[in-house]
Amino acid sequence: MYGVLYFVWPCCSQTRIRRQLLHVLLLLSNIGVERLLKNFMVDSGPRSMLSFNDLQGMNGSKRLFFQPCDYDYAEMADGDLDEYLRHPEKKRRLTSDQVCFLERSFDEENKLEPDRKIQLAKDLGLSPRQVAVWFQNRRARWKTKQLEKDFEVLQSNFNSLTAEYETLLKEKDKLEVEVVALKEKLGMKEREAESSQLWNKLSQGPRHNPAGIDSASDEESSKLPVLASKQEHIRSSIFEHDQSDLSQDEDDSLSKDSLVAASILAEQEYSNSGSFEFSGMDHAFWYWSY
DNA sequence: TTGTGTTTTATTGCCTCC
DNA sequence: GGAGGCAATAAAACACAA
Repeated sequence: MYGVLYFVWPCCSQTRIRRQLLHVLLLLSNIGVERLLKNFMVDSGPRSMLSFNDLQGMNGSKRLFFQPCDYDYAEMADGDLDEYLRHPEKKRRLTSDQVCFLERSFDEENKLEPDRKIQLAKDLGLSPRQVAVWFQNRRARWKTKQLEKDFEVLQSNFNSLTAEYETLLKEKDKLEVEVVALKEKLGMKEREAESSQLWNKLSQGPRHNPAGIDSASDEESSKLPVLASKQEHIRSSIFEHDQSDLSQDEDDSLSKDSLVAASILAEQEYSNSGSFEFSGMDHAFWYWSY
């Protein structure tokens, strides 16, 4: 019979099935629980063939479940097994006192040395196996809690970094807009400075005499023929306009308008050619006085 | 009372260390 | 190879809403 147990027992993963198997074997072998237990060492750890709780469950009494495990298997009797089968073992929770005691012990040291395990088991009226299991599960719970805490810390760091990043991004956009505006402003000032510088040079000569422009630099002078040609074109336009049938008032008005328009056109075209800019009024004055 | 989700106790299999 | 730890899991006990 023992040979059968040795081979079959490891195949039965559930305690209940094991007990039923045990019961069947007991009936078949016609021996008592006491003898069976004496022949089969028990509670030798997680890999034992029969755990201490199997025995206590077989006893079926609540009192024994929380009693110190004195390994007095002689208490077991055939009647106990029948009693168990009528009222199957129920998993019982530790009392609050036991849990408090274990918690305090766990706070001191979360690992369990063999001596301490035995002592705790004696103090609490539990089996060493139960104490070991409790510590094992308690360590697992502690680890889970620790992971949750770590996760919260990481999440909080992540959130603050994200907020900081978004703030910096907004600030960067704002600064970029500012840079563009300042660049534009700078470009306008440079153009204005160039323009006024050139105009000052030009205004040094006689205003009605384009030959005065000759005093400008060579680079500027090289652009003057283009300007002169524009002026000639405008002058001929005005001359043609004078010979039209329009009245004198209309004529004057149109001539002035044409002059202004023409000067603006000339300015635009000339500045497109890469040179200085004149204001429309300056041109008008220049041409008018001419 | 019952269904359902959570917690606790216990088991199993694998791994590491001595 | 045995002891013990750990992760995964089972299952009983418990809590709680409907």
